[in-house]
Amino acid sequence: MVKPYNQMKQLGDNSTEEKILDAAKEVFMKHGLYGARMQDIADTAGINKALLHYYFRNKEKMFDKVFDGALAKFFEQLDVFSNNELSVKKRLFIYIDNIIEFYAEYPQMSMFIIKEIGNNPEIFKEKVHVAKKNKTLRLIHVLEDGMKNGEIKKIDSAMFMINLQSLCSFPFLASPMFKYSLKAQGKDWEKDFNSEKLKQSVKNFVEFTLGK
Amino acid sequence: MVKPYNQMKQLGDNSTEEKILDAAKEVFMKHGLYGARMQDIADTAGINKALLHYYFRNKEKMFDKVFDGALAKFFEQLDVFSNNELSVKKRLFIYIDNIIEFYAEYPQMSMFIIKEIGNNPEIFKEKVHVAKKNKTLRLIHVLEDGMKNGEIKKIDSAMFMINLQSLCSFPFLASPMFKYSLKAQGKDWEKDFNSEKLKQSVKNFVEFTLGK
DNA sequence: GTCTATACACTGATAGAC
DNA sequence: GTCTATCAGTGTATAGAC
Repeated sequence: MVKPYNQMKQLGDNSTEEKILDAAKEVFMKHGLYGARMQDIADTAGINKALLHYYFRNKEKMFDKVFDGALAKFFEQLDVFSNNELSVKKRLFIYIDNIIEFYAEYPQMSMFIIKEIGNNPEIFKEKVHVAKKNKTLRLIHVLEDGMKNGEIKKIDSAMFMINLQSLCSFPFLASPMFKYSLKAQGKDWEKDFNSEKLKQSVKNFVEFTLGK
Repeated sequence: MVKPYNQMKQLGDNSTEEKILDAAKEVFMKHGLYGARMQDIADTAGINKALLHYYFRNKEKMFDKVFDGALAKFFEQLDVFSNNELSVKKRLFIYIDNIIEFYAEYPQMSMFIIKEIGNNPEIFKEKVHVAKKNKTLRLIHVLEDGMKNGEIKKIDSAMFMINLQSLCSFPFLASPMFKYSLKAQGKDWEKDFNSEKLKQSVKNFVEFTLGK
Protein backbone atom coordinates (compact mmCIF):
# COMPACT_ATOMS: atom_id res chain seq x y z
CA MET A 1 0.00 0.00 0.00
CA VAL A 2 2.75 2.38 0.97
CA LYS A 3 5.11 1.03 -1.67
CA PRO A 4 6.28 3.97 -3.79
CA TYR A 5 7.62 1.83 -6.60
CA ASN A 6 6.58 -1.28 -8.38
CA GLN A 7 9.56 -3.32 -9.40
CA MET A 8 9.47 -7.02 -10.09
CA LYS A 9 5.70 -7.03 -10.56
CA GLN A 10 4.35 -6.73 -14.06
CA LEU A 11 0.71 -6.34 -13.05
CA GLY A 12 0.41 -3.29 -10.87
CA ASP A 13 -3.38 -3.08 -11.10
CA ASN A 14 -3.92 -6.55 -9.63
CA SER A 15 -4.02 -6.74 -5.86
CA THR A 16 -2.17 -9.60 -4.20
CA GLU A 17 -5.45 -11.15 -3.15
CA GLU A 18 -6.67 -11.21 -6.73
CA LYS A 19 -3.41 -12.67 -7.96
CA ILE A 20 -3.70 -15.43 -5.41
CA LEU A 21 -7.30 -16.16 -6.36
CA ASP A 22 -6.41 -16.34 -10.05
CA ALA A 23 -3.53 -18.68 -9.33
CA ALA A 24 -5.67 -20.77 -6.99
CA LYS A 25 -8.37 -21.07 -9.64
CA GLU A 26 -5.84 -22.30 -12.16
CA VAL A 27 -4.21 -24.85 -9.87
CA PHE A 28 -7.39 -26.10 -8.19
CA MET A 29 -9.08 -26.55 -11.55
CA LYS A 30 -6.16 -28.64 -12.74
CA HIS A 31 -5.67 -30.84 -9.68
CA GLY A 32 -8.71 -30.43 -7.44
CA LEU A 33 -8.67 -29.69 -3.72
CA TYR A 34 -6.92 -32.95 -3.00
CA GLY A 35 -4.10 -32.82 -5.55
CA ALA A 36 -3.39 -29.09 -5.55
CA ARG A 37 -0.21 -27.94 -3.80
CA MET A 38 0.05 -24.67 -1.90
CA GLN A 39 3.60 -24.18 -3.20
CA ASP A 40 2.27 -24.53 -6.74
CA ILE A 41 -0.35 -21.85 -6.10
CA ALA A 42 2.22 -19.54 -4.51
CA ASP A 43 4.63 -20.00 -7.45
CA THR A 44 1.86 -19.38 -9.98
CA ALA A 45 0.85 -16.21 -8.14
CA GLY A 46 4.48 -15.15 -7.90
CA ILE A 47 4.39 -14.70 -4.13
CA ASN A 48 5.40 -16.48 -0.97
CA LYS A 49 3.64 -19.50 0.46
CA ALA A 50 3.03 -17.82 3.81
CA LEU A 51 1.00 -15.10 2.13
CA LEU A 52 -1.60 -17.63 1.07
CA HIS A 53 -2.35 -18.25 4.72
CA TYR A 54 -2.29 -14.58 5.52
CA TYR A 55 -5.10 -13.87 3.05
CA PHE A 56 -7.03 -17.12 3.33
CA ARG A 57 -6.51 -18.82 6.68
CA ASN A 58 -6.05 -22.28 5.14
CA LYS A 59 -6.27 -24.37 2.01
CA GLU A 60 -9.91 -25.36 2.34
CA LYS A 61 -11.14 -21.82 2.84
CA MET A 62 -9.20 -20.76 -0.25
CA PHE A 63 -10.73 -23.60 -2.19
CA ASP A 64 -14.23 -22.67 -1.09
CA LYS A 65 -13.76 -19.14 -2.43
CA VAL A 66 -12.70 -20.52 -5.81
CA PHE A 67 -15.42 -23.14 -5.93
CA ASP A 68 -18.16 -20.69 -4.98
CA GLY A 69 -17.08 -18.32 -7.71
CA ALA A 70 -17.07 -21.09 -10.31
CA LEU A 71 -20.45 -22.39 -9.27
CA ALA A 72 -22.01 -18.93 -9.29
CA LYS A 73 -20.83 -18.26 -12.85
CA PHE A 74 -22.06 -21.67 -13.88
CA PHE A 75 -25.59 -21.08 -12.56
CA GLU A 76 -25.64 -17.56 -13.92
CA GLN A 77 -25.91 -19.04 -17.41
CA LEU A 78 -29.32 -20.45 -16.54
CA ASP A 79 -30.87 -17.04 -15.88
CA VAL A 80 -32.07 -16.72 -19.47
CA PHE A 81 -34.68 -19.42 -18.93
CA SER A 82 -36.56 -17.17 -16.53
CA ASN A 83 -37.28 -14.70 -19.32
CA ASN A 84 -40.82 -15.66 -20.28
CA GLU A 85 -41.08 -13.07 -23.03
CA LEU A 86 -38.84 -15.10 -25.34
CA SER A 87 -39.85 -18.29 -27.12
CA VAL A 88 -38.53 -21.58 -25.79
CA LYS A 89 -36.24 -22.06 -28.76
CA LYS A 90 -34.95 -18.50 -28.61
CA ARG A 91 -34.05 -18.98 -24.97
CA LEU A 92 -32.27 -22.22 -25.79
CA PHE A 93 -30.26 -20.56 -28.55
CA ILE A 94 -29.17 -17.75 -26.25
CA TYR A 95 -28.24 -20.27 -23.59
CA ILE A 96 -26.18 -22.26 -26.11
CA ASP A 97 -24.30 -19.13 -27.20
CA ASN A 98 -23.62 -18.10 -23.60
CA ILE A 99 -22.64 -21.45 -22.16
CA ILE A 100 -20.27 -22.25 -25.02
CA GLU A 101 -18.57 -18.88 -24.70
CA PHE A 102 -18.36 -19.49 -20.99
CA TYR A 103 -16.68 -22.87 -21.49
CA ALA A 104 -14.35 -21.45 -24.12
CA GLU A 105 -13.12 -19.02 -21.46
CA TYR A 106 -12.99 -21.60 -18.64
CA PRO A 107 -12.41 -24.92 -20.42
CA GLN A 108 -11.76 -26.90 -17.27
CA MET A 109 -14.65 -25.47 -15.29
CA SER A 110 -17.13 -28.25 -15.92
CA MET A 111 -14.65 -30.94 -15.01
CA PHE A 112 -13.73 -29.01 -11.90
CA ILE A 113 -17.33 -28.69 -10.82
CA ILE A 114 -18.16 -32.31 -11.65
CA LYS A 115 -15.15 -33.63 -9.79
CA GLU A 116 -15.73 -31.59 -6.67
CA ILE A 117 -19.43 -32.40 -6.66
CA GLY A 118 -18.50 -36.07 -6.81
CA ASN A 119 -16.08 -35.72 -3.92
CA ASN A 120 -18.39 -33.65 -1.75
CA PRO A 121 -22.06 -34.20 -2.59
CA GLU A 122 -23.38 -32.68 0.63
CA ILE A 123 -21.70 -29.34 0.05
CA PHE A 124 -23.05 -29.12 -3.48
CA LYS A 125 -26.51 -30.07 -2.36
CA GLU A 126 -26.60 -27.08 -0.08
CA LYS A 127 -25.15 -24.69 -2.67
CA VAL A 128 -27.61 -25.80 -5.35
CA HIS A 129 -30.39 -25.19 -2.89
CA VAL A 130 -29.30 -21.60 -2.50
CA ALA A 131 -28.88 -21.10 -6.24
CA LYS A 132 -32.30 -22.59 -6.85
CA LYS A 133 -33.93 -20.18 -4.43
CA ASN A 134 -32.33 -17.12 -5.96
CA LYS A 135 -32.43 -17.94 -9.62
CA THR A 136 -35.29 -20.33 -10.28
CA LEU A 137 -33.33 -22.55 -12.59
CA ARG A 138 -35.86 -24.44 -14.58
CA LEU A 139 -34.68 -25.57 -17.99
CA ILE A 140 -36.87 -28.64 -17.74
CA HIS A 141 -39.99 -26.79 -16.65
CA VAL A 142 -39.59 -24.38 -19.55
CA LEU A 143 -39.37 -27.34 -21.92
CA GLU A 144 -42.43 -29.01 -20.48
CA ASP A 145 -44.49 -25.84 -20.69
CA GLY A 146 -43.41 -25.52 -24.33
CA MET A 147 -44.59 -29.07 -25.01
CA LYS A 148 -47.96 -28.45 -23.39
CA ASN A 149 -48.80 -25.40 -25.48
CA GLY A 150 -47.50 -27.04 -28.68
CA GLU A 151 -44.54 -24.70 -29.11
CA ILE A 152 -42.15 -27.64 -29.41
CA LYS A 153 -42.37 -31.37 -30.13
CA LYS A 154 -43.07 -33.85 -27.34
CA ILE A 155 -39.70 -35.15 -26.18
CA ASP A 156 -37.98 -36.70 -23.17
CA SER A 157 -37.06 -33.45 -21.45
CA ALA A 158 -34.51 -34.95 -19.05
CA MET A 159 -32.65 -36.76 -21.84
CA PHE A 160 -32.76 -33.63 -23.97
CA MET A 161 -31.14 -31.65 -21.19
CA ILE A 162 -28.48 -34.30 -20.76
CA ASN A 163 -27.73 -34.35 -24.49
CA LEU A 164 -27.57 -30.58 -24.62
CA GLN A 165 -25.14 -30.32 -21.73
CA SER A 166 -23.04 -33.10 -23.21
CA LEU A 167 -22.71 -31.42 -26.59
CA CYS A 168 -21.79 -28.05 -25.08
CA SER A 169 -19.31 -28.95 -22.37
CA PHE A 170 -17.55 -32.15 -23.34
CA PRO A 171 -15.53 -30.75 -26.27
CA PHE A 172 -13.77 -28.26 -24.00
CA LEU A 173 -13.32 -30.74 -21.23
CA ALA A 174 -11.87 -33.39 -23.52
CA SER A 175 -9.84 -31.15 -25.78
CA PRO A 176 -6.51 -32.78 -24.79
CA MET A 177 -7.91 -36.11 -25.91
CA PHE A 178 -9.45 -34.78 -29.13
CA LYS A 179 -6.23 -33.01 -29.96
CA TYR A 180 -4.36 -36.29 -30.16
CA SER A 181 -7.05 -38.54 -31.53
CA LEU A 182 -7.75 -36.09 -34.37
CA LYS A 183 -4.07 -35.74 -35.13
CA ALA A 184 -3.78 -39.53 -35.30
CA GLN A 185 -6.42 -39.42 -38.01
CA GLY A 186 -4.85 -36.67 -40.06
CA LYS A 187 -7.00 -33.85 -38.68
CA ASP A 188 -6.05 -30.77 -36.70
CA TRP A 189 -8.02 -29.78 -33.61
CA GLU A 190 -7.11 -26.09 -33.78
CA LYS A 191 -8.31 -25.98 -37.39
CA ASP A 192 -11.31 -28.29 -37.21
CA PHE A 193 -12.82 -27.06 -33.98
CA ASN A 194 -13.96 -23.66 -32.82
CA SER A 195 -16.79 -22.27 -30.69
CA GLU A 196 -18.82 -20.94 -33.61
CA LYS A 197 -18.87 -24.30 -35.36
CA LEU A 198 -19.92 -25.98 -32.15
CA LYS A 199 -22.72 -23.46 -31.53
CA GLN A 200 -24.13 -24.12 -34.99
CA SER A 201 -23.85 -27.85 -34.54
CA VAL A 202 -25.72 -27.79 -31.21
CA LYS A 203 -28.39 -25.52 -32.66
CA ASN A 204 -28.90 -28.01 -35.48
CA PHE A 205 -29.43 -30.66 -32.85
CA VAL A 206 -32.00 -28.49 -31.09
CA GLU A 207 -33.85 -27.71 -34.33
CA PHE A 208 -34.00 -31.37 -35.23
CA THR A 209 -35.06 -32.53 -31.79
CA LEU A 210 -37.66 -29.89 -30.96
CA GLY A 211 -39.06 -29.52 -34.48
CA LYS A 212 -39.49 -26.45 -36.69
CA MET B 1 0.49 -69.83 -1.37
CA VAL B 2 1.21 -72.15 1.50
CA LYS B 3 -1.61 -70.77 3.58
CA PRO B 4 -3.91 -73.64 4.56
CA TYR B 5 -6.80 -71.43 5.62
CA ASN B 6 -8.47 -68.30 4.41
CA GLN B 7 -9.79 -66.26 7.28
CA MET B 8 -10.55 -62.57 7.12
CA LYS B 9 -10.73 -62.55 3.33
CA GLN B 10 -14.11 -62.80 1.68
CA LEU B 11 -12.78 -63.24 -1.86
CA GLY B 12 -10.65 -66.36 -1.98
CA ASP B 13 -10.56 -66.53 -5.77
CA ASN B 14 -9.01 -63.11 -6.20
CA SER B 15 -5.27 -62.98 -5.93
CA THR B 16 -3.70 -60.20 -3.91
CA GLU B 17 -2.27 -58.67 -7.04
CA GLU B 18 -5.71 -58.49 -8.63
CA LYS B 19 -7.22 -57.01 -5.49
CA ILE B 20 -4.55 -54.33 -5.49
CA LEU B 21 -5.10 -53.53 -9.17
CA ASP B 22 -8.86 -53.27 -8.66
CA ALA B 23 -8.37 -50.98 -5.68
CA ALA B 24 -5.76 -48.94 -7.54
CA LYS B 25 -8.10 -48.53 -10.50
CA GLU B 26 -10.83 -47.26 -8.22
CA VAL B 27 -8.66 -44.79 -6.33
CA PHE B 28 -6.61 -43.55 -9.30
CA MET B 29 -9.78 -42.99 -11.31
CA LYS B 30 -11.21 -40.92 -8.49
CA HIS B 31 -8.16 -38.82 -7.66
CA GLY B 32 -5.61 -39.25 -10.45
CA LEU B 33 -1.94 -40.08 -10.03
CA TYR B 34 -1.33 -36.87 -8.15
CA GLY B 35 -4.15 -36.96 -5.62
CA ALA B 36 -4.33 -40.71 -4.98
CA ARG B 37 -2.97 -41.94 -1.66
CA MET B 38 -1.17 -45.26 -1.29
CA GLN B 39 -2.82 -45.75 2.10
CA ASP B 40 -6.20 -45.28 0.44
CA ILE B 41 -5.40 -47.95 -2.14
CA ALA B 42 -4.16 -50.33 0.55
CA ASP B 43 -7.30 -49.80 2.64
CA THR B 44 -9.56 -50.32 -0.37
CA ALA B 45 -7.72 -53.52 -1.23
CA GLY B 46 -7.88 -54.60 2.40
CA ILE B 47 -4.14 -55.15 2.67
CA ASN B 48 -1.06 -53.46 4.03
CA LYS B 49 0.66 -50.49 2.44
CA ALA B 50 3.98 -52.29 2.17
CA LEU B 51 2.44 -54.92 -0.05
CA LEU B 52 1.75 -52.35 -2.71
CA HIS B 53 5.47 -51.84 -3.06
CA TYR B 54 6.12 -55.54 -2.98
CA TYR B 55 3.93 -56.14 -6.04
CA PHE B 56 4.52 -52.88 -7.88
CA ARG B 57 7.83 -51.27 -7.01
CA ASN B 58 6.39 -47.78 -6.67
CA LYS B 59 3.35 -45.58 -7.17
CA GLU B 60 4.09 -44.58 -10.74
CA LYS B 61 4.59 -48.12 -11.96
CA MET B 62 1.30 -49.09 -10.37
CA PHE B 63 -0.39 -46.17 -12.04
CA ASP B 64 1.05 -47.11 -15.42
CA LYS B 65 -0.45 -50.58 -15.16
CA VAL B 66 -3.87 -49.12 -14.43
CA PHE B 67 -3.63 -46.45 -17.08
CA ASP B 68 -2.45 -48.87 -19.77
CA GLY B 69 -5.37 -51.18 -19.04
CA ALA B 70 -7.85 -48.35 -19.23
CA LEU B 71 -6.42 -47.03 -22.47
CA ALA B 72 -6.39 -50.46 -24.10
CA LYS B 73 -10.06 -51.06 -23.29
CA PHE B 74 -10.86 -47.61 -24.55
CA PHE B 75 -9.19 -48.15 -27.92
CA GLU B 76 -10.62 -51.66 -28.21
CA GLN B 77 -14.02 -50.08 -28.82
CA LEU B 78 -12.77 -48.62 -32.09
CA ASP B 79 -12.03 -52.02 -33.63
CA VAL B 80 -15.48 -52.24 -35.18
CA PHE B 81 -14.61 -49.52 -37.67
CA SER B 82 -12.08 -51.79 -39.33
CA ASN B 83 -14.83 -54.20 -40.38
CA ASN B 84 -15.40 -53.15 -43.97
CA GLU B 85 -18.16 -55.68 -44.55
CA LEU B 86 -20.65 -53.63 -42.52
CA SER B 87 -22.24 -50.39 -43.65
CA VAL B 88 -20.98 -47.14 -42.11
CA LYS B 89 -24.17 -46.64 -40.14
CA LYS B 90 -24.23 -50.23 -38.92
CA ARG B 91 -20.68 -49.85 -37.65
CA LEU B 92 -21.61 -46.62 -35.90
CA PHE B 93 -24.61 -48.26 -34.22
CA ILE B 94 -22.48 -51.12 -32.95
CA TYR B 95 -19.88 -48.67 -31.71
CA ILE B 96 -22.54 -46.67 -29.88
CA ASP B 97 -23.87 -49.80 -28.16
CA ASN B 98 -20.39 -50.92 -27.16
CA ILE B 99 -18.99 -47.63 -25.98
CA ILE B 100 -22.06 -46.81 -23.90
CA GLU B 101 -21.99 -50.21 -22.23
CA PHE B 102 -18.31 -49.67 -21.63
CA TYR B 103 -18.91 -46.32 -19.94
CA ALA B 104 -21.79 -47.75 -17.93
CA GLU B 105 -19.32 -50.24 -16.47
CA TYR B 106 -16.47 -47.74 -16.01
CA PRO B 107 -18.23 -44.39 -15.54
CA GLN B 108 -15.12 -42.49 -14.54
CA MET B 109 -12.90 -43.92 -17.24
CA SER B 110 -13.24 -41.07 -19.70
CA MET B 111 -12.52 -38.44 -17.08
CA PHE B 112 -9.57 -40.45 -15.90
CA ILE B 113 -8.13 -40.73 -19.38
CA ILE B 114 -8.77 -37.09 -20.22
CA LYS B 115 -7.22 -35.86 -17.01
CA GLU B 116 -4.11 -37.94 -17.30
CA ILE B 117 -3.68 -37.09 -20.95
CA GLY B 118 -3.87 -33.43 -19.97
CA ASN B 119 -1.23 -33.89 -17.28
CA ASN B 120 1.11 -35.96 -19.41
CA PRO B 121 0.63 -35.33 -23.14
CA GLU B 122 3.95 -36.93 -24.18
CA ILE B 123 3.12 -40.28 -22.61
CA PHE B 124 -0.26 -40.38 -24.30
CA LYS B 125 1.23 -39.39 -27.64
CA GLU B 126 3.44 -42.44 -27.52
CA LYS B 127 0.67 -44.80 -26.39
CA VAL B 128 -1.72 -43.60 -29.08
CA HIS B 129 1.00 -44.19 -31.60
CA VAL B 130 1.20 -47.84 -30.54
CA ALA B 131 -2.57 -48.25 -30.50
CA LYS B 132 -2.78 -46.70 -33.94
CA LYS B 133 -0.26 -49.13 -35.35
CA ASN B 134 -1.98 -52.20 -33.97
CA LYS B 135 -5.58 -51.28 -34.42
CA THR B 136 -5.94 -48.84 -37.29
CA LEU B 137 -8.36 -46.54 -35.58
CA ARG B 138 -10.07 -44.61 -38.29
CA LEU B 139 -13.55 -43.40 -37.43
CA ILE B 140 -13.02 -40.28 -39.51
CA HIS B 141 -11.64 -42.11 -42.54
CA VAL B 142 -14.62 -44.46 -42.50
CA LEU B 143 -16.95 -41.46 -42.46
CA GLU B 144 -15.17 -39.77 -45.34
CA ASP B 145 -15.24 -42.91 -47.44
CA GLY B 146 -18.97 -43.16 -46.75
CA MET B 147 -19.46 -39.59 -47.92
CA LYS B 148 -17.50 -40.19 -51.12
CA ASN B 149 -19.58 -43.18 -52.22
CA GLY B 150 -22.85 -41.49 -51.23
CA GLU B 151 -23.62 -43.85 -48.39
CA ILE B 152 -24.10 -40.95 -45.97
CA LYS B 153 -24.73 -37.19 -46.20
CA LYS B 154 -21.83 -34.77 -46.56
CA ILE B 155 -20.99 -33.54 -43.08
CA ASP B 156 -18.15 -32.09 -41.02
CA SER B 157 -16.58 -35.38 -39.98
CA ALA B 158 -14.43 -33.98 -37.17
CA MET B 159 -17.36 -32.14 -35.58
CA PHE B 160 -19.53 -35.22 -35.96
CA MET B 161 -16.98 -37.31 -34.11
CA ILE B 162 -16.76 -34.69 -31.36
CA ASN B 163 -20.54 -34.58 -30.99
CA LEU B 164 -20.76 -38.35 -30.93
CA GLN B 165 -18.13 -38.71 -28.23
CA SER B 166 -19.77 -35.94 -26.23
CA LEU B 167 -23.19 -37.56 -26.27
CA CYS B 168 -21.84 -40.99 -25.27
CA SER B 169 -19.37 -40.18 -22.52
CA PHE B 170 -20.47 -36.99 -20.81
CA PRO B 171 -23.62 -38.37 -19.13
CA PHE B 172 -21.58 -40.95 -17.20
CA LEU B 173 -18.82 -38.53 -16.43
CA ALA B 174 -21.18 -35.87 -15.15
CA SER B 175 -23.69 -38.09 -13.40
CA PRO B 176 -23.01 -36.56 -9.96
CA MET B 177 -23.93 -33.18 -11.38
CA PHE B 178 -26.99 -34.41 -13.26
CA LYS B 179 -28.18 -36.22 -10.19
CA TYR B 180 -28.51 -32.98 -8.26
CA SER B 181 -29.57 -30.65 -11.04
CA LEU B 182 -32.36 -33.05 -12.06
CA LYS B 183 -33.49 -33.45 -8.49
CA ALA B 184 -33.63 -29.68 -8.13
CA GLN B 185 -36.06 -29.68 -11.03
CA GLY B 186 -38.32 -32.41 -9.72
CA LYS B 187 -36.77 -35.20 -11.80
CA ASP B 188 -34.95 -38.34 -10.72
CA TRP B 189 -31.69 -39.35 -12.41
CA GLU B 190 -32.02 -43.04 -11.59
CA LYS B 191 -35.48 -43.08 -13.14
CA ASP B 192 -34.97 -40.70 -16.07
CA PHE B 193 -31.63 -41.96 -17.28
CA ASN B 194 -30.41 -45.36 -18.38
CA SER B 195 -28.06 -46.74 -21.00
CA GLU B 196 -30.78 -47.97 -23.34
CA LYS B 197 -32.43 -44.57 -23.48
CA LEU B 198 -29.11 -42.94 -24.19
CA LYS B 199 -28.25 -45.41 -26.96
CA GLN B 200 -31.54 -44.65 -28.69
CA SER B 201 -31.05 -40.94 -28.28
CA VAL B 202 -27.56 -41.03 -29.81
CA LYS B 203 -28.77 -43.22 -32.67
CA ASN B 204 -31.47 -40.69 -33.41
CA PHE B 205 -28.78 -38.07 -33.61
CA VAL B 206 -26.80 -40.22 -36.05
CA GLU B 207 -29.86 -40.93 -38.23
CA PHE B 208 -30.66 -37.25 -38.38
CA THR B 209 -27.11 -36.12 -39.07
CA LEU B 210 -26.07 -38.73 -41.64
CA GLY B 211 -29.45 -39.03 -43.37
CA LYS B 212 -31.68 -42.03 -44.05
C1' DG C 1 1.88 -6.80 3.90
C1' DT C 2 5.60 -9.59 2.78
C1' DC C 3 9.35 -12.34 3.76
C1' DT C 4 12.42 -16.35 6.17
C1' DA C 5 12.60 -19.97 9.27
C1' DT C 6 10.62 -23.63 11.29
C1' DA C 7 7.14 -26.76 13.64
C1' DC C 8 4.53 -30.70 12.83
C1' DA C 9 1.75 -34.08 10.25
C1' DC C 10 1.50 -36.94 6.38
C1' DT C 11 3.15 -39.58 2.28
C1' DG C 12 5.87 -42.78 -0.41
C1' DA C 13 9.17 -46.05 0.24
C1' DT C 14 12.36 -49.47 2.64
C1' DA C 15 14.18 -52.81 6.24
C1' DG C 16 13.51 -56.69 8.66
C1' DA C 17 10.70 -60.11 11.53
C1' DC C 18 7.66 -63.87 10.72
C1' DG D 1 3.85 -63.21 0.93
C1' DT D 2 2.44 -60.39 4.53
C1' DC D 3 3.14 -57.75 8.42
C1' DT D 4 5.19 -53.80 11.79
C1' DA D 5 8.37 -50.22 12.40
C1' DT D 6 10.64 -46.58 10.65
C1' DC D 7 13.10 -43.13 7.55
C1' DA D 8 13.48 -39.32 4.42
C1' DG D 9 11.00 -36.07 1.87
C1' DT D 10 7.16 -33.11 1.20
C1' DG D 11 3.00 -30.56 2.64
C1' DT D 12 0.22 -27.38 5.42
C1' DA D 13 0.44 -24.07 8.69
C1' DT D 14 2.51 -20.75 12.06
C1' DA D 15 5.94 -17.50 14.44
C1' DG D 16 8.46 -13.67 14.14
C1' DA D 17 11.64 -10.23 11.74
C1' DC D 18 11.27 -6.39 8.75
